Amino acid sequence: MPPGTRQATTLEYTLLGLLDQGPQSGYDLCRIFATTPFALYSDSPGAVYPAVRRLETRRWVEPLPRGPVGGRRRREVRLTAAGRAALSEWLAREPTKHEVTHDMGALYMRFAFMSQAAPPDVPPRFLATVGRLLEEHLADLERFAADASGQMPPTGRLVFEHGRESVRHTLEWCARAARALAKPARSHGSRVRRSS
Amino acid sequence: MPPGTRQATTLEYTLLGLLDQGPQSGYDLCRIFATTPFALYSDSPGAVYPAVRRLETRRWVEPLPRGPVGGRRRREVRLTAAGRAALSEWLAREPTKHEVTHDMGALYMRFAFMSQAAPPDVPPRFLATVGRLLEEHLADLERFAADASGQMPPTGRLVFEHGRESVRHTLEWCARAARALAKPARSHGSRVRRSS
DNA sequence: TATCCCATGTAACGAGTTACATGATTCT
DNA sequence: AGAATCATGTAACTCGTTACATGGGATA
Repeated sequence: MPPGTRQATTLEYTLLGLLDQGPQSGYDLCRIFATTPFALYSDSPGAVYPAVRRLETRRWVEPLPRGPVGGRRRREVRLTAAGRAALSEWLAREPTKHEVTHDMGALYMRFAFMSQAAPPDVPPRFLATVGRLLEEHLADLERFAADASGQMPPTGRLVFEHGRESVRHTLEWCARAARALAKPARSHGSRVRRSS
Repeated sequence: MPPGTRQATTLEYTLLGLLDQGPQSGYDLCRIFATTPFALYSDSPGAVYPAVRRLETRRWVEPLPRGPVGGRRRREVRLTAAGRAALSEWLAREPTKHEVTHDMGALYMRFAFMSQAAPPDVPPRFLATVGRLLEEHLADLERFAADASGQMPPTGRLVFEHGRESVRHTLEWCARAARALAKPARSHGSRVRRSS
């Protein structure tokens, strides 16, 4: 069957997340990938335009009626109710071990969209699961190190150790992020500091 | 033109690196991806076997003459001189900004193989370049934060900050790794500590 | 008017994923 | 003998990459 049965790709869900903030054109979406550090994916129109079309065949987005006024040619799309539901489902999906070990980037994407497009209990649950899975992964790495660290060449060992450290840092980040979300949101800047 | 003109993929170079440690069969290579944390890529035979074939058409590997003795059916390949040269070229290649920002995983792979398959001046040069590019990237991130951090939703900001921290950690790792390589290799363990 | 950039697409191509097929060998 | 696993491969499919094509609006 043409697209619709198959699982959507991370790129498609990411586009949903971006479109959740308002209607956008294919070009807009390309620009976002090209000009922000969230450029997890390519800015190539050859990837983005077809992905938007797939979202249309899924009925997750629909073209915005073309404004009658002149100006540059634009073709904007917006989320449908089904699209919003698909986004919610993606955001609330339980992270798997495979994602934690092989596709952390997609998880960061998901998390980044959560505070806008998911109920407030989703991000903490997400962080708890990721934290648990990262601890498992860390244990696996320790086990591996115990009986293979000896045979690793120097640079190989350095890479391995950095990987392990990165997992530890991410684990700490999970805890910190959970605390930050628990606190009532506070606007940034030094406004809070009062009387010295 | 069939494979040979085109740039080899990271998977192909990674296989070269693994084969540099001795002849291996396709199955062996699959097992390595499946059982070690260097499983940057999939353990799927559908990826590995065709990649090995491509390496053969490039004349970078060649099949090992089949041992006449019984035992399990195996088809091992080993590096050719051209393969070793291609591996060296890959390892000595100057890292690009795009690799640093979008494909750090491939760079880790390269570095991991360096102490075995490249002259000793290559790893430090690599670390220096990566360090420089990471600093550039960090500056880009700071610039981005300066004028966009305000609009980011809470979880988006947390992801961004974690990304920035990761870059800082990797930067520190580059410095530490360079120092570690500069020191004469020392076997691990607490053997060095003397009389407190 | 000429030129550059905005904006949307398409076509060819290759790699990786998933799933399946097939035997031979070792283990129980 | 039967089961599990070793070991090699192939076929279908889809996505992303690269490169190209087009053409209207802005800018000089």
